Amino acid sequence: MRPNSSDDPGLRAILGGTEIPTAYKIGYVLNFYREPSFRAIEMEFGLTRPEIVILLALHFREGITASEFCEFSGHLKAGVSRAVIVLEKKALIRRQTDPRDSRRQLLFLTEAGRALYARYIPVLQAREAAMLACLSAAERRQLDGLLDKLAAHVPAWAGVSEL
Amino acid sequence: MRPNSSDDPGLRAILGGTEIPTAYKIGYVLNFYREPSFRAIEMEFGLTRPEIVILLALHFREGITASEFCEFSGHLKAGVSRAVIVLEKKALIRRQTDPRDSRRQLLFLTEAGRALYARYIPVLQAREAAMLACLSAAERRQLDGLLDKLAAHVPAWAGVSEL
DNA sequence: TGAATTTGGTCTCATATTAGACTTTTTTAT
DNA sequence: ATAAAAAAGTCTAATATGAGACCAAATTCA
Repeated sequence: MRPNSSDDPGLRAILGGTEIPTAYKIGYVLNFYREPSFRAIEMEFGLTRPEIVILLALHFREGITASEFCEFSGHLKAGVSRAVIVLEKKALIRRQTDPRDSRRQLLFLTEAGRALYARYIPVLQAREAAMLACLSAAERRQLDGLLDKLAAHVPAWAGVSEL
Repeated sequence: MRPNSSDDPGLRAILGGTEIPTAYKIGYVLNFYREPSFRAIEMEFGLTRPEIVILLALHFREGITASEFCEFSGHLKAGVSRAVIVLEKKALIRRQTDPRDSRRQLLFLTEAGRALYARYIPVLQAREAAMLACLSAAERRQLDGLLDKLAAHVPAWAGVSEL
């Protein structure tokens, strides 16, 4: 039988017998991954959380608009708007009004933005590696497969307001 | 071959080719689980995020202190202190100075606290079920097993400041 | 002992985040 | 065409949060 949270007393003290075991555990692990890394980046580079995430997103999807970013990231548009204004002031991104719809502003990284990203991404990578170090290669593949499935399914329930 | 995020163009647009794929996906899924639920609970019950989480933790581990909660939850002590004060004012928890160390305050749910918890936990449960609906029973067991392993391993890296 | 350090918890001030109102542009319906 | 509705983004005022100073109780160790 595979050990799980109900076997190990130390772990049980942390994870306990919540009524949302999976969500709780995901939250627990992610918190310890994300909070310290983000705090360090905030401090060292003077960025806010949405700023960090926007740079991250632009790195693989340049030319998106603020509201597209809101949609797939779940961030609130006020926060994103502020972050975008600040990022432009800092010359880390460039805004270009969409010629086909002048309400929309397409967002692009500048060279400085790309350079800043390159300075903080290694921290996040190292911490991800540390988080996953306890899993074998096969287990990581398994985990990634499950996460892909969960991620693909998000649109089916994320917006359902009764939940 | 199992489909994954690099195959589906729609998903790729969301998850992209980040350099922290696992962490990014966990964050993506968890965001959509947690943010809307917590926002709803905040609004409906007039609780703040740390207040919600403290009630959740006390439900399976009564008698812990604020700093123990900080340790295993990763929350900051200032926020927890504030939340504890407010929760006591609202008569949702009770504080009892530890007779063996009068700096420490043991925290307990009151009946009202238990009742409030009982009103909001179903929302979180329903949303967790929706999130996991795309996985088979076997896959959920797999996921929980991997999460238990990750959670058990957290103490090994969470505090390492070089990361 | 008793001085120095550590620990649990609170407080303060500066900053970040929220909900929701508002402006402008585009789309839809008539 | 034109009025109504929707959408993108910004702004504002209230609230929440974060880093770190602070106090009091407990522990260490000379």
